[in-house]
Amino acid sequence: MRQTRRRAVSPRKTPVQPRAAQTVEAILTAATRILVRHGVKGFTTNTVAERAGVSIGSLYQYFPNKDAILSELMRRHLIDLERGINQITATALTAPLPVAIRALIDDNVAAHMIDPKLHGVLTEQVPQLGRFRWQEEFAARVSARVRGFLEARKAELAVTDLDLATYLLTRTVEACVHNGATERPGDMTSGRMSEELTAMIVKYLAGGPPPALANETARAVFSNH
Amino acid sequence: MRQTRRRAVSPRKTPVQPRAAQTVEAILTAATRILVRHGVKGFTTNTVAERAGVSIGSLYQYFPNKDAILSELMRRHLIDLERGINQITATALTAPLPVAIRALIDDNVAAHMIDPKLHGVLTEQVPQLGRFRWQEEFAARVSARVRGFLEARKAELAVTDLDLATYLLTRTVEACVHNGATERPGDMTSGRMSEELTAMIVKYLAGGPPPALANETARAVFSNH
Amino acid sequence: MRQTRRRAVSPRKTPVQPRAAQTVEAILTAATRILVRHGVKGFTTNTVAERAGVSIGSLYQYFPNKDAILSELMRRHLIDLERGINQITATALTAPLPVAIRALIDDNVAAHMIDPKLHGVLTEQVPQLGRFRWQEEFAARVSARVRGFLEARKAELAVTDLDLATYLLTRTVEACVHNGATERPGDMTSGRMSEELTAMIVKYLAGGPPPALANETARAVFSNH
Amino acid sequence: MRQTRRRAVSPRKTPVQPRAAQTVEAILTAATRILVRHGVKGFTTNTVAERAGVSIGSLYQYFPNKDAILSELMRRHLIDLERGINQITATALTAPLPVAIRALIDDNVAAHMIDPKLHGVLTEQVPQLGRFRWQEEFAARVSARVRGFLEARKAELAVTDLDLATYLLTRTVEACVHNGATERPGDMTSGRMSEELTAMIVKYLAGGPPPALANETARAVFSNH
DNA sequence: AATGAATGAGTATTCATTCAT
DNA sequence: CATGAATGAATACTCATTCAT
Repeated sequence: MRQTRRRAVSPRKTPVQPRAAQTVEAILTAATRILVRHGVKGFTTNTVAERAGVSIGSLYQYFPNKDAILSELMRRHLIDLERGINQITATALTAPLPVAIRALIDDNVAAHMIDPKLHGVLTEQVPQLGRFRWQEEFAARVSARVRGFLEARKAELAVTDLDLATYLLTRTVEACVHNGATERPGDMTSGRMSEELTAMIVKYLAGGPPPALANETARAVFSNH
Repeated sequence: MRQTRRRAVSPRKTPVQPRAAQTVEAILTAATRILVRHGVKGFTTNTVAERAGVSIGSLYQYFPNKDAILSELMRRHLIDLERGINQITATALTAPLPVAIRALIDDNVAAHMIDPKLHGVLTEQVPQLGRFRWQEEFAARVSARVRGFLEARKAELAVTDLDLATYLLTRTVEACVHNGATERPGDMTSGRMSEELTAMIVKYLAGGPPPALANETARAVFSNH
Repeated sequence: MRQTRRRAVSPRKTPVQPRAAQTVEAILTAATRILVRHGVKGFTTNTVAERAGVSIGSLYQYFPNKDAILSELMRRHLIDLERGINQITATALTAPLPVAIRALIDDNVAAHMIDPKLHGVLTEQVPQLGRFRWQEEFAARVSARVRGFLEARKAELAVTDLDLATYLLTRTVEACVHNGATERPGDMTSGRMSEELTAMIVKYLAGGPPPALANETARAVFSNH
Repeated sequence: MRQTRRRAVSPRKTPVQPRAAQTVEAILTAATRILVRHGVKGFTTNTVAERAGVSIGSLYQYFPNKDAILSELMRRHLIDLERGINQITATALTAPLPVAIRALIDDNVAAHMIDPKLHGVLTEQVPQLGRFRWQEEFAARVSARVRGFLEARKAELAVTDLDLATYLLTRTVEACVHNGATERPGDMTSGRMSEELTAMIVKYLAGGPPPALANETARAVFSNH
């Protein structure tokens, strides 16, 4: 069967021998290269095995199926991302808000500039629908971290709904930085992107009351839907 | 000829008889349903034809290949999106900034709530198959529209780099609204999402100077990379 | 990738295990049988695989596409043909001209009588699918061989234009023998075909001056076009 | 069914009205163009109909199936060829042998130079296996004609087996002229091909006794098979 | 453990032919 | 008679996965 309804995505066997670890590494390296160069379309188990210099049989010794390779790649990628966030939210508890936010964004920018292509493929092409639990768990943990940070600085903030603020903050930074990596590389490397994003976030979180806005008015003026 | 030259995505033949138009519509409807229910992975020409109650031959009479169906779906979807934006940026020239921004966001929210799943599949899964020119052109036109709007209101704005502001604005709104449609449906329907997003954007655009922030300090405090 | 670049016809993978070699042989044998019995029209990859008792996947493991099977069949066939010609043109350098020519023709006759149907299908039906380089190279090498032979015996020949003579010789023998295999099997096996063809060729090459012929007269007498 | 076991190849209906005749002509013209430009592979009923500016339904009104179009094309082509041969064999009864032979060959050359591509496609690609009866009948009639001519001139000939001589003559001329049309166009237009072919044929038919040749010797000297 | 040969359901696409309008 | 929409069997080829060696 080409498609199995339920499939394991965790590595089939944890390599204990060094040779086995090398094989796994070779497979993941090959997988990354293929993903970056040819996208998910060129990502086939046979191709990965061949490029890894490993037989297809060996590949299946360590990965129960194709998705497991992607899952592992994603897992490692997210770990890298998370490390920075954890470190910063811990350290930033005492830093001035703008500094803390800027640090968070800079970290995200830095992470995206390491291998923008891999990140792009992984987030745009891989999660076809069968999202891996790594992603959801990662998102949940990051949200919790950021929310915790905001909570700790609650006194300084103008926003009231911390949940929603966390959501806006994480989504906004991720979207702008992620897309900016390929669409505005200049602003990314120059720091302009970070600067502007920081400004927006900080104003939102700590700025004074928003200019009065007539919600009802808006609905009345425009009647598109 | 077995092999192929350039891949056309424009419809192969324009239906003249009403029966033919029905067939095309049936195909697109079936395509939408399958896309929404099973994602791109379940989207096969044979399945689409079957669900449309049409022979596979008929499908290929109107669409030169599989991608052409996706392309047409995308085209129609983007046309819907763009209509709202154009209308609002035209009308909003005289409205107070918060009202205008809120209208823009509300329109986006409304568009995303029509068929969030279709929108999701179309933007997340389809692009990997090779972006269609519709998308790029659409993005360019939307950016131009929004930028034009900002320019017209320049006097009221605190931001200086209109290009970057446009980028942040469009990306932020799209990301939050798009993801929010499935991740925070409550805040989407209640208007909280619009309200909060509007606050963030308006503060960013029109708010006072950002709280002083020591870029250099940030780099010194955190040393993740 | 769905689309294609250059169509390879060389075997995709060289079998190393004996089992694999058997598979390749089985495929080629089945291909030959189908070609002989049903012509190119009945020659489909699935049919070949089935008759070979091999899965369609295995077929594609060793042949990148359908044409590659035909190409390999052709290659082997031409190798057989060429072997005889090379041997004879080498040996025949000292034999009397009629003997040498007769040998060349007899060899061709023998080659065509092995599997006349396969030869027929291969030369009549296969080329239309796009000639393989084997064929052109083969024809060029054979021409060179024959021309070299004629050159070596130039003193005995009455013809002056060796190029044209080579052309007439090879085409004539090939045409008569090839068609004769199916249209005049009696004359082929009895040796009458060889005898007569030899007579014609030898008279042409070594015979005295051609009976005077009035080219202009011919044109004047007949006015068909 | 794509392939019908038994199929009629004669036109379904003889057009009596001028409009119908125009349609048939348009179809055949389009068929010829497509055949010449794209070979049998590009020759599809839909394409022919489209290029003929006729609906596919109309095409099937006059031709019961695809092969019927090819058959009709072939029939017309052979009629052209035969006309020349008949005329010459009739006139040539009294002309000197070399002149008669030369006329025959020149006629063949002329016929091949009219539309070498069409002739090539028709004879190489079309008769895939399902040969049309036109061809066999044509070949039989031409053979009879040529044989009759030889018989009438029997007194002048050195050959005894007129059947075999006819066979060699027709096959040789056809092969050399047909292939020469594309492979040696220079010799074809200059008349060199005709001249040389005539020399070969005339020597064969009317030349003195062939140089003694030891059939047995040849077999002894070369032992390829 | 490792290898790589074998598998076969699945997928996109073509094209001769029919038939309702 | 003409049209062209509809049909669907057929076909080349892919790729995740298994399993004998």
